[in-house]
Amino acid sequence: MSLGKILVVDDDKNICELLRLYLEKEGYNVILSHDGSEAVVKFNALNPDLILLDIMLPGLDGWQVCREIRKKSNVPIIMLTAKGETFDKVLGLELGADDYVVKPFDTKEIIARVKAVLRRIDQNNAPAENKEVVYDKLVVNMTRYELKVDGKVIDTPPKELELLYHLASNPNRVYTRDQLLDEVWGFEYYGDSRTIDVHVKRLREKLEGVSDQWSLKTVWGVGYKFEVNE
Amino acid sequence: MSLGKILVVDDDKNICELLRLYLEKEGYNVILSHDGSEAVVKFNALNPDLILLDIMLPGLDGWQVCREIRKKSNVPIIMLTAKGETFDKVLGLELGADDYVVKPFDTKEIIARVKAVLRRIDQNNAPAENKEVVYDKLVVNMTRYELKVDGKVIDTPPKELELLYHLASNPNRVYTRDQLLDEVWGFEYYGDSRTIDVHVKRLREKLEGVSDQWSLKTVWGVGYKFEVNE
DNA sequence: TATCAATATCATAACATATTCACAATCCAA
DNA sequence: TTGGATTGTGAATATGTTATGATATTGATA
Repeated sequence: MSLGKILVVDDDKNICELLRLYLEKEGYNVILSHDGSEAVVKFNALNPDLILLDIMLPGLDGWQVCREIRKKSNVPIIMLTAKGETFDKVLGLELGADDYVVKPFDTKEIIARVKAVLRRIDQNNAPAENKEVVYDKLVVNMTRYELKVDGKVIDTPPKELELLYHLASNPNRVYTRDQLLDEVWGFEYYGDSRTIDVHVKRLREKLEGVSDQWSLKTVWGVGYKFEVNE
Repeated sequence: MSLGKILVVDDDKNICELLRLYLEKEGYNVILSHDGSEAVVKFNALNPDLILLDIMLPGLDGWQVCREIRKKSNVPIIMLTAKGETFDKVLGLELGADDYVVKPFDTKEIIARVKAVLRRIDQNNAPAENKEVVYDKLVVNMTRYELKVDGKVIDTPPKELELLYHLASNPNRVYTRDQLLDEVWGFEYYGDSRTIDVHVKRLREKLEGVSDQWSLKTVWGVGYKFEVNE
């Protein structure tokens, strides 16, 4: 079993192979890339769990790759920087790097940081078990990806569930369709906002007449909200 | 109604017309320009909400236009680039382009990207956190898009609500009809200012006799105000 | 009080938005 | 790869909102 996919981006192939060797020994699945734009492509295609990213790169440089990736994802990024190279930590933090390591590094250090970052991420995701909202006769649990209505589990596709969860997490607040597309579907989603309507309809079918404490309301000319009485 | 003004800059008039056709069908207002320096002039004069910018241009090339515009504005720019043309993505990002599309493009893709970029920008216009004004027996909450009168929620169309919110946010201040049209309806709205009267009337129906602490007053010969005692 | 212009009111036309449906595209697991 | 489930799309319909013009009413002014 793999502990996770790691994308290693460095133009120095020796370093790449070295990292691959050690990371695989630790049980990670390693993908290599030697240039910036290719790295972005591979990131999109392969969806790694962590990225080790050199700054000096052909194509796009590390900062640019970082910026590109951050447009779409919060995947942890560890920057690699050569000793002597002026490393702009401020820039790094602004662009959303999670950590950085100065070359030459020893493999133990890299492994340790990789583990540390993944552990940190893991804590944010997993033990935050309480990704759940509860109202009268309604339970939306995102840990189990499960919708319970009046005690019964209702089979619900992921997008619908995510939409409901999003709305129900902020009861009474109106969301425009565009907001929902950004916040539930994701930034680079190119789609028609009528999509939202259809998902709302499908949710309503499942939730119809269950409780008078809450409902999925249309706010005409604006968007939708999960309305809760008092 | 227009969803926004888009400046299309391309020396190929067929492409321009094609883009115009599709963008206008989507409800955008389209301005065309076939050369770089003219594009800069038109940008300054017309203040578009988004720019579709070809790189190969007579006059100034796309990069130069991009740089010129970025000196003064953060308007979103989508670069158009011919396949095979070496597109310098790095340069593009540095100069501040927001996205780019490779020709020949599929019109759906362009539309999608335009929407996506505008959607990102638009987050500012979305219903904001806790926008609410409260007076005796009156609550206007723009986060919920809700009007509460004497504890009861009164179903109110968006324009009416926005008008009331606008007036009530600045109690006792008089607004002319033209000001209200600009500030609530939006700049490019060309309408009869009698429209305001009708909306005020409808609001009054909803608010009649609720409280003597406040009221929607006509200022004869001038406009309207939300008057509050003391 | 007569007059004129500003405002209020109303009905309805024009418009914008939402719902729904059927089906197409896509994704995923066997 | 195939079939079933999910997700997205476009069109028809239904619904609600907003604009407009005609007319009545009101307020300012002489």
